[in-house]
Parts: sequence; structure tokens; C-alpha cells
Amino acid sequence: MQPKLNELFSALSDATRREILIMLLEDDMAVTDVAHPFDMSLPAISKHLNILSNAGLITQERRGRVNWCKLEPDGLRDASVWMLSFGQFDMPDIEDLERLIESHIDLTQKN
Amino acid sequence: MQPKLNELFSALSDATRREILIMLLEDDMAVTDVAHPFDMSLPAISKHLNILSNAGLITQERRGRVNWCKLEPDGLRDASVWMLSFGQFDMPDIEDLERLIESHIDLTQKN
DNA sequence: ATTATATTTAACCATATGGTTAAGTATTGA
DNA sequence: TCAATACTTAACCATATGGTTAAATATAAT
Repeated sequence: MQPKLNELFSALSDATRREILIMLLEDDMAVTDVAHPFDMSLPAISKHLNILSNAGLITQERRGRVNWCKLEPDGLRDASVWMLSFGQFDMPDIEDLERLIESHIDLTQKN
Repeated sequence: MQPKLNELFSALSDATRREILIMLLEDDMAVTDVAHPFDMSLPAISKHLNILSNAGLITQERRGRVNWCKLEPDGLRDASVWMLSFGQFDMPDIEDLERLIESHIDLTQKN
């Protein structure tokens, strides 16, 4: 069975959700802590996290009253594969990757 | 300046648009011919093509009364780079790519 | 037992999205 | 010149999306 590309790409099309993914690169986080840097209500973040979960990009594990969010490492694979199949196999320049990794500010752009 | 990731991922989140991109892998096409396989009005396809254009995934060049649509080869690069930056640099399995290339039916899934 | 914490659910709202049909605009062919 | 072709634009519609606040739920701490 194939992954849900609609949900995947749709989940990635929102800057808030991309920022959340970047935050989770560092470490697993509780919902409240995910919400903290954003100028947005907790329910709004909760919704975003559900969307990321449904897209297979994160998993949530409740321990006690805390719901721990963690990045699902393979979540992006299917989308990556789909996109690379267009590029006639030329992988993105390693320098592009390095530049992006170095400055995650660019990754979190708002539009 | 950075690419518009919102527009890019949003454009890719629709199955019709992904199908159009696959069609344009083969060859450049007129709008009417792009529309032909779809059970959808011409204006609807016209809108989809505008969305793909704005996302930088295709270009349109009008010659006479025909508007030729062509794939923009670098359009997917920025999104690819963004996504790969999450995978800790492990490129997708080459077998995944091959399997996908071989059967583009899977690429055109509806959800 | 009571209160505080962490989070979700419900109800709502404005705007965006993806489709429709009908009308408009060029360009080409007869 | 008139009609057909290849679109695009406009107006509209239903549903989806991304946000809000208020209430509900469950766990932990006092």
C-alpha cells in the first residue's frame, strides 16, 4: 500500500507545521512546549499536531497527562521519493543541504 | 531569496496536479490536451495550471492561441532539499525510486 | 478532597480551495 | 467576414482549513 501523498504534502504546506517539525528535530516535546514559541492558542497547535500525526510525520505518546511528540524519521521518505522521481535522479546539491542545515531560520520562512 | 515552500507543497498536495506533472514529464502539452484525460472542466484545469505555475513547477508559453505547458525542471529542487534536510542525509532507497518510476500508476493515487 | 496542570473536544467564524457554468477574448481557418 | 478553436475570466457554490474561545477530561500535586 502507498502512503497518503495528499496528506503528506498538505501537512508540509503550512509554515507553522514545518517549524514544529524543525523543533522536533532537536528533541521530543510535550504539546505545551511545542506551543510555547507560537503566537497561537493551544487548541490550534493541537490541531496542527494531529495533522502531522495523520500524515505520518510525527507520533504522539501519552504518558500521564503529558502527550509526547516525536518526529517520525521515515515520515518524509515517501514524499522525498516521489519528488526525486521527477528530477531525473539528480539529487539536490550537497551545498544546498549544508546551507539549509546551518541556518534553520530559512527553513521556517512564513510563506 | 528563498522559494515559496507553502505554495510548493500546497501545489503538490493535490492528486490532479501531481498527475499533470507526471503527464508533462513525457512532453510539453497544450492546456486542452492536459485537460483531456480528466473528468473535469477546462477552467478547473486552467486553475490547476496557474497554481503549478505560481509554485514554479511549470511554465506556460503562449504561441498563437495555444498555451504550451512545460515542466520546470528545477521546480521541485527546493522542496526536495528542504525534505532531505530532515532525513539525516539518508537518501531514499534507490529501489523505492525504481519501483515508482516503473509504475507511475502508483504516483497518481487519488488520496 | 481539592486544585492545578496538560491537553482535547465542541462550537463557531472568516477565508481558502476546488469545482461548476456562462460569458469574454484572441487567434486561426474557411 | 464569419465561424470555430483555445483558452481565460467572472460569478457562484459547497466544503475544507486555520484560527478563536469556552467547556470537558484526565492526571498529578497539595
